Amino acid sequence: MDHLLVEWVSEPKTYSVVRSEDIVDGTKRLNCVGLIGSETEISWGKKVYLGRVHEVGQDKRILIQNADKLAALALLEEESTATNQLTLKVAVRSKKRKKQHTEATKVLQIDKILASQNLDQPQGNEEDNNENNPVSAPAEPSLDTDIDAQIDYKEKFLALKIKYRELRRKHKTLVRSVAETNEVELYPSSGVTLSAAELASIKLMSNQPTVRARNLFRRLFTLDELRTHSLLGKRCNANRNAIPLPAIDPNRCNAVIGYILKEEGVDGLPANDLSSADAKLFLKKKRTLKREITKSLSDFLREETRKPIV
DNA sequence: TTATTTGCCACGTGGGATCA
DNA sequence: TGATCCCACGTGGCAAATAA
Repeated sequence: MDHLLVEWVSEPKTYSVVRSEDIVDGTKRLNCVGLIGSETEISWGKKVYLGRVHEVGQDKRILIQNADKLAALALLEEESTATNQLTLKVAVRSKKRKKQHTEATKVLQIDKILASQNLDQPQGNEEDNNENNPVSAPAEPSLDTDIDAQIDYKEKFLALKIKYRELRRKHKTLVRSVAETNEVELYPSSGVTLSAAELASIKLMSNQPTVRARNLFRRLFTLDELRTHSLLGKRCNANRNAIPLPAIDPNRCNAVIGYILKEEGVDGLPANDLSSADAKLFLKKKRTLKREITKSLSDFLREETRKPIV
């Protein structure tokens, strides 16, 4: 199966690796290489986004590595642009300063006189505004309403700036972690792997074990596999004449279930130091959770089968 | 704001498998 | 041998997301 390295049009410099079958237009899937450089609609999760195709290949790992490199480059570019803009700003400011210096001293002198005449006048906002507009603030006194609006925008701007820095730091950490541990085995000796970042994001967006199992199924199986298989391939008792659907790949299926059980701390056998009552409790919890997961996954496969083909 | 869709889950059914 | 568990399946409810 072909994979595509795409850059999201709505979020430039953000790269992902998608499957060829995620391309919305079925006719385009046949000639993925021809899509390089062009934009195409790609279904991502429940939504459809526009993505610019950068690369096409069979080996998903290589594409993921390339995506990481592109993302890291974009980050570097962004940082250097920010630095350039900052130096440019400083240069512009120094020019402005020279031009405005004479005028500013005059205004400051007037301001001092006014302040001495009206002691009740409130002092200027001592926020971190010297970074953004060091000269114009004293040079351009405005009406109270304008000041209020300015303060409001300033607060919003600062909050967004902090948020942006926070996100950038998180992004850097993620990029680093992905570079360090690209692929992880979902469950020991299962041979089922996926990228650490994907696993982390699935964990993040699934607050329940059953939901996590469903999301892992979405990631590990193709839409076709989900539609044409049942969980265990057994015959339906309620509808005995119906031809049973084949079982979905038990290796991947068991890896998902094993992973969830492990995450919930009921993987394997109860510890030797547990009392018989506790061991029973452990096994009961494990049985219940496993039943919940298989039931949810079984339901999930049927739901996928029932969905109309787009 | 309202209607529709989607994702998830609960409940019930019928029959096979397993256990005490 | 009866009780219990397991499984596939159908149906419908609920909440959140999305579209109109």
